[in-house]
Amino acid sequence: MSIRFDILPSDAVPIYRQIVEQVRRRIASGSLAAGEELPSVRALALEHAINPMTVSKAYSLLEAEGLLERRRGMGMVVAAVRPTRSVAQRQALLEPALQAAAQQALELGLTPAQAQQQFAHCLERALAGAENPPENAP
Amino acid sequence: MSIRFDILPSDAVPIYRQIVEQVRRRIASGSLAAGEELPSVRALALEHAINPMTVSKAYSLLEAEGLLERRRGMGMVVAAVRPTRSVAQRQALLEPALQAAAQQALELGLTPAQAQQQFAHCLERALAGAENPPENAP
Amino acid sequence: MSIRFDILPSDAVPIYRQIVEQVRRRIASGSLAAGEELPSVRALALEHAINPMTVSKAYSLLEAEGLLERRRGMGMVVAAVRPTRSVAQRQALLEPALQAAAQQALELGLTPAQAQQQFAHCLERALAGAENPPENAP
Amino acid sequence: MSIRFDILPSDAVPIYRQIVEQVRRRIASGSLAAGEELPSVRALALEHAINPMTVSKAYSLLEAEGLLERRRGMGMVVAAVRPTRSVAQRQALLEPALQAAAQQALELGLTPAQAQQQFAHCLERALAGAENPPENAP
DNA sequence: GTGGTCTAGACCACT
DNA sequence: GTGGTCTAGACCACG
Repeated sequence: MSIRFDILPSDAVPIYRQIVEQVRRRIASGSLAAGEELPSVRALALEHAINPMTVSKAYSLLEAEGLLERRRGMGMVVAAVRPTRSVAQRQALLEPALQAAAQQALELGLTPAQAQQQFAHCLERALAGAENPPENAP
Repeated sequence: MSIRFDILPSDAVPIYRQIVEQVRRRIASGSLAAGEELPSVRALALEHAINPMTVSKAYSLLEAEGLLERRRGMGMVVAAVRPTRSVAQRQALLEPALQAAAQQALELGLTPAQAQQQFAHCLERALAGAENPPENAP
Repeated sequence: MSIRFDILPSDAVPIYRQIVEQVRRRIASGSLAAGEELPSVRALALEHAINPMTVSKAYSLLEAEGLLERRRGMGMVVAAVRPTRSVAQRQALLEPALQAAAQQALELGLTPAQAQQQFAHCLERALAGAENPPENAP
Repeated sequence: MSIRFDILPSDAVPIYRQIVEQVRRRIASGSLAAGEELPSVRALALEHAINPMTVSKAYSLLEAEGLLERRRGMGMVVAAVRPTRSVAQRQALLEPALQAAAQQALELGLTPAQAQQQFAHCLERALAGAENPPENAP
């Protein structure tokens, strides 16, 4: 298993975009290394019970973006030209989500301290979840 | 003026929803008090160069939700029945945004400390922006 | 009629890519100006008897590329940020086609003079065709 | 060595077709003479790091077309029955590439003179490249 | 086995 | 009216 995607079919963000963004972030973090193979369109579609075209759309966008390369007859691999990004570059990818959360926090009348404490809890839970991923047979 | 909306027409979240959610949060925080008037559909549409029907749709949803009331000849006002919510209730409204950000941070390979520090900066900037809002005629 | 697409459904190059490339070149040449509206997905699909999703795919790629912008509820327009390109930049877009042709010419044992003369004829014919486009009712 | 193939595995045109078309053109030009041997499937596959089945497919197509013949124990040789074609016949094989380039040039807003000058440069470079082919061990 | 393309049709969301 | 998303299924092309 080269990569585990978290797909939530009923999420507000479309499935193909969930895939695109997860691949983007995992390439940025180096958890997807250059040259690494991605699961085949059909395999990923089967695994998450979604349509192959939905997966294909995501892969095509990532190819157009230069993050993935098509090895004809052999699936998609992470493009070789991407160096692992610096912390600052990775933080830039996180910025929009944090800005949105910050604005919401203030509109809700929460103090920065309250928002930060809550975010710390979210990070702890996410970390715990990542270490103990939900399995079909734990 | 009763309320300043931050409208980003080309944001991923649709305009009417930006309005709905901002009103929800500001009522929850008490920054929009019961009985307070909202800008008229036409005024808000003009100010942000958006379609009046879009504003109208947002107001109608908020009315159906019981957060706003239509006062004949006076436009929409904040409904009287809504008490300001507790900190915990307001944090619940913030939770989804923070969870999404937390998951993204981990996928990017950032440490919780790095993410928290960045969030602190976002809060500072948002706070500064809220106190010195950009004006057309300062 | 804002733009006339030449779509050849049975060409080797896929339909969506014919659209993408024609839009790219016409924006580069300025024949599609910034802010100009493109035909709606449905209109273009009807006109050429192709599936709306095929057109939509082309438009989405051009949006991802930054050449088009979505005006929600109002179709696609040429993005404002693109200045008219220099001759050199437009020639760069033509280069791959010319390089392929040059290599083929040499493999065919044609002299550069023979190939250039033939290309001149092609340009003349293409120019004549562009000035007298085939009409349903000429 | 009887023939140098230019294989670009990540080109839009599939590998087997690159081989087929190059052989076709070089037979038409006489640069591949009747009776001449082609590199073995294995040798060609190794040299360009491509799949032997891909080479085999190209050779089989050329055999079905009557351009190549299978000599037992000797690999493929150019069929004897093909006379070198006239200039006009060879130009006919070049026509599609030139027409595509001509149409693109006009869509890009280039003048015929600009396109022709650029094509002349491409021919020069291609000629230089053919005379001084890149070698692994010069 | 791999991905690509296109179709037909449904449903949703936004303005 | 606009585009977006997804599905189901077909067929093709490549290795």
